[in-house]
Amino acid sequence: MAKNMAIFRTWAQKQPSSLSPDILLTHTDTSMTVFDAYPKSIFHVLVLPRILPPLTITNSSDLKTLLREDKKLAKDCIQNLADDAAKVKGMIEDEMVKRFGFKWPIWMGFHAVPSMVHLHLHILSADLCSPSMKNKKHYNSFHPKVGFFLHLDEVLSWFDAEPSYYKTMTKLDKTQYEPKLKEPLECFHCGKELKNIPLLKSHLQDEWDKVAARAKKAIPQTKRARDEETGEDEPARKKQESTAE
DNA sequence: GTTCTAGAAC
DNA sequence: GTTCTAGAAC
Repeated sequence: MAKNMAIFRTWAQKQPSSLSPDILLTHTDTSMTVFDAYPKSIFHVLVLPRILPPLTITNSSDLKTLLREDKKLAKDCIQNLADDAAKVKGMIEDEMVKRFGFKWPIWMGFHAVPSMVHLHLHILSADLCSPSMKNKKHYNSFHPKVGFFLHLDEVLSWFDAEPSYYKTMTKLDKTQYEPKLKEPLECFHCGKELKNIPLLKSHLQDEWDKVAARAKKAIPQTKRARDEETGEDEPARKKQESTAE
């Protein structure tokens, strides 16, 4: 095996207390939330269902397998993930305020065709600004409109839809989704097409700077105002630019 | 999932 | 000539 493609499965079988705090953010009876080793946004974590009955290594291998195994089991599993994800989202929002002085949107969803085995729900901040965001596949796999990223709410809605619709959506056929990863690079903020990854990354950084500027202007919090007066805010922003590729 | 790198793109 | 992409990984 080239790398450890089953590392999430290994973790999901362990006692949460046995995982290092560098890896584990939090856990519940049914899930573990870990830091993505190659975050594609400023905040990026994964919620893994723990492998405890009725879940098995096999039936929680990926979204497609889970959804096609048993509808009730799948719904319970995804709903548990959603409940835990809501708490994690709150933790990230607290951290956003602590570190940046404002909140911005957070996306939650699954890759239609995952590369790593064991079901994992992505929770990431809506910026896609990160040194680990390096190629077209990375970007399109998280772009909220491309269709490869399946939003959690949408997946949950399949359970309440017509059985024929459930059947169609849960096919999750590789040949239908993989071409989406090769689509042109389009900014998720404004729709502008960028010719290559370096230009996209630079544009995303500009868009992010605008998001931050708008937020700070709209919500002039006491601490923020004080930081700006003392120039606390500038060095942090400069440092971030220099570490981005 | 990443790393490496040949050769395409500019 | 340099930047950038995209396929192989023994």
